[in-house]
Amino acid sequence: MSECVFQRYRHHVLAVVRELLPDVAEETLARVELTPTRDPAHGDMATNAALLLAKAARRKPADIAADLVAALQKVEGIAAVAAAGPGFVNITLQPGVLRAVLPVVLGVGEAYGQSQAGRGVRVNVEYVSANPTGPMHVGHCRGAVVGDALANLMAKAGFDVTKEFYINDAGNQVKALAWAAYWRYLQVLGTTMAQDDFSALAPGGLQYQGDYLIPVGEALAAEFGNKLAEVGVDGTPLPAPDATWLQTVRGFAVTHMLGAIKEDLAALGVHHDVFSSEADVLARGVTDAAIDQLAKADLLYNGVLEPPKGKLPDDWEEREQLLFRSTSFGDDVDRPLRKSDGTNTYFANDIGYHMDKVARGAQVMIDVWGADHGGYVKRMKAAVKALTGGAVPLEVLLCQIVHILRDGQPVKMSKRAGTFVTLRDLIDEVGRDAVRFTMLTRKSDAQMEFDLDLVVAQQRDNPVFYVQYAHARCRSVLRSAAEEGAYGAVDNAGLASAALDSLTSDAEMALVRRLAEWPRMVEAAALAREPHRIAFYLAELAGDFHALWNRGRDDASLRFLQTGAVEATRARLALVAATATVIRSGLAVMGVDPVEEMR
RNA sequence: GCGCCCUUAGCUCAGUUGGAUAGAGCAACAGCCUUCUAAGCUGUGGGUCAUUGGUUCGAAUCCAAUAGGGCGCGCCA
Repeated sequence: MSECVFQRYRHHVLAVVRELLPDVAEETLARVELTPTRDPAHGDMATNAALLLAKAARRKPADIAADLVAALQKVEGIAAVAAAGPGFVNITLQPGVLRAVLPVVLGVGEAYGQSQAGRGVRVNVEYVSANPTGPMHVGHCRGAVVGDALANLMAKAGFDVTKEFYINDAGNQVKALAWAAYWRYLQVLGTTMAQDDFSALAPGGLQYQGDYLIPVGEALAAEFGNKLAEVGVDGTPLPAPDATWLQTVRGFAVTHMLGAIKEDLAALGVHHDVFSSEADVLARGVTDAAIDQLAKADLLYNGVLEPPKGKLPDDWEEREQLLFRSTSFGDDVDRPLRKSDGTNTYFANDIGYHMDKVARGAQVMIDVWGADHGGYVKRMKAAVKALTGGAVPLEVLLCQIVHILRDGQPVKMSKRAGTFVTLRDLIDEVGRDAVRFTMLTRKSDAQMEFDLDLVVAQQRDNPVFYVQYAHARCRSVLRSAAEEGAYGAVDNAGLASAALDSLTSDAEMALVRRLAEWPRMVEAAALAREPHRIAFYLAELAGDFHALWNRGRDDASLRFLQTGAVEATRARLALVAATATVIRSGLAVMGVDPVEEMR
């Protein structure tokens, strides 16, 4: 039996419908919903069945609704049924059915809401995938949080989730990183060479001039001494031919940068299961195999592309190149797979990488990207569709830009001005939990304003605080009850057996209803790939709890702890403990730690 | 020029995949609170869901066009 009351009663509704209308197609039945009502006056739940079936049955919705009402009245646990509006059927449950959610929550704990809806389908969620050329900056933050929460959410909804990070360690960027690290190495060795002279040697000039590469230069010197350099006539270290050091330094620098990124991710509470290397995928021949497969399917050709409209690149020249027919799969133009120097484009390697994910067993791939990669979505989906025939869908979640505000004014990201640019700075300023929660308070395809003052404010309108405060209040009540020692066992196991008949007020039942919605919320959010819904659910749950708490302000008899009334108090404590449990369950999906008390 | 995303109350945003009278917080207004549970509480007002057309029993939600904002547009990743 499902722990989700909506799912249970949906089955009741379907059983009644099948009896009433035996000929209705299964796919029509699949669209029958049983949803919480928005207005409590409409009962606890409502179904659209009559509206949905009217056409198939060639009857008026109101007639079907009337039949449903008559049949549903006999179902166990239903206190009242009524047809309403254009053909809805509203159901009011016996209070005991709703209250029964409390022992369920207390019994399974934070696992409450765990669903089998995903049926163990293997989902690969790839997120962050920052270039290993430096520490993470705030631009990476939203994707990291959204991807991590989405992966947690889908795991809770019953998918078999792999969290993956793609390391772009095969392109020109990491070559430039190697040159920059090599320059720091030469400096550590005491070179007298001028930076401009070195910059002239490096392809594309000297990039990545931040201080963060100094430790890498020092580590290179500690490990290799002066073996990677040449010694000039005056004994000063000079650059050696890059063939003698580039590969070594590149691997060394990438390892260091990846270590820094992993530290940043750990500070954010993000942990990936798999780190995949672009260079490794390439070396194993996966990319070549994918390109071969495209060639055999006659999806590659040599051709010349039109120049892009709008701004023309300065160095534009017509050139024939190897193109993939992505237009056959919904893209706007065909896309190149080879650069002029004969090496693969990033796109070509990314095709290989996605095929590697498929080879490792992914049945659904979800990539979390920044908005600046929006123009890349169609071609990647086209390639995956061409190679898997649609058997393994690729979904892309784009995270729009985050604007950081202080005092309502945009914060300019500038190293020179001393305003922060790194993810670590952001975490240090407002804290990991505030960063994670706040990043989930908007749907990811909308731009977001991140107000540094608001996210740490202890006010009603800060959902981070509001939710944490609700949990702290729950814990505070339970601590007080334990200290008084007059209410028996007040842990979850002890409270699971509490008699609950005394929970009857609107505020109490509203909270019970909200707790009953949690499993449904998990499934809906996971199927929609919308982890932000969890944040909003928790804010509403916290609101219900605070409302209940506030009743006790004016009327002492409505407080949770009632000296002398052990039975009634235990019922209320069960409600409080269940609320705390669901808040923890939700925060766990978001990767936020619950607090025991506010300070 | 083309593609993708966004536009909901004065402000910041939700809206359970097409359902009933479109919601929450802030701000505004009215009242309460000298802390046994006020890092506040109760209530009120506030809307052409950017605009126009379409799809149907029903549209903020789906489709098309228009306006405004954002992101992007061979050989970067």
